[in-house]
Amino acid sequence: MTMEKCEKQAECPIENLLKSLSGKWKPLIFRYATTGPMRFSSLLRQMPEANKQSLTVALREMEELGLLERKVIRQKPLHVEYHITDHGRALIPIFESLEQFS
Amino acid sequence: MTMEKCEKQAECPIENLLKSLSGKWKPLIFRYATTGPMRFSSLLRQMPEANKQSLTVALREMEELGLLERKVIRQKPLHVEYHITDHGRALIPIFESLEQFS
DNA sequence: TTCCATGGTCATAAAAATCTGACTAATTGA
DNA sequence: TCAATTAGTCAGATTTTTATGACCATGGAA
Repeated sequence: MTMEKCEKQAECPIENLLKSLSGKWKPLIFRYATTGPMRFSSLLRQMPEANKQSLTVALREMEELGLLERKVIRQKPLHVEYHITDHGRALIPIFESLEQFS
Repeated sequence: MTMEKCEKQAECPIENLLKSLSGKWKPLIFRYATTGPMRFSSLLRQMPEANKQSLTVALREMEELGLLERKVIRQKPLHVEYHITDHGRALIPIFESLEQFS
């Protein structure tokens, strides 16, 4: 299983990356992230067609990819903030190129 | 239906594009395409884990996106060639940036 | 001490993507 | 005329992704 995954990565380096970046909600989440930190609940409000589970999964995967950072804010109204990382910001010009392309 | 699609495109321009470019076989097909024209049968041979149906679907979608051009070669051994288009070639540097990114 | 908001998890269901094996259509060489 | 090659199509099965609704954990306010 692990070997297979490695072989495939070797065959086509962007295959896994493209898969990680696509998915139904990630591009939209990424867009919101570029405009500032966001809460889980505000994401749900801004994306009324999405559901908790899918957002959770998407956020986790984007965290694992190093695009987002999760911060628990232990203050006034206890909540969680997701911030774009420097690595995530490096993706912005690439996405802009993609927009130009299409 | 059509309206919904338009709204979604407006919300996130790269969402549809990323979806079109990902998929299980497209990135690999694109790689092969950059190295020269390819036949349907040779693709099947080079990608033994893929199946006809999926390759057909992927090739059609890449054709519709304007990445590939399908040419029927009415000669010696009758066959079909898929060539990368100029528009497709414009994607190469973007994919290289993506490789750098990951 | 109970209630509410926030930010989740979990099992299951529905939908979408992918695979399989059988079949077809056009051309060509024997 | 018959078989082989190439490039598919098609119906149905399997796998993966996404959605749903119920439930849980934490902290603070009343």
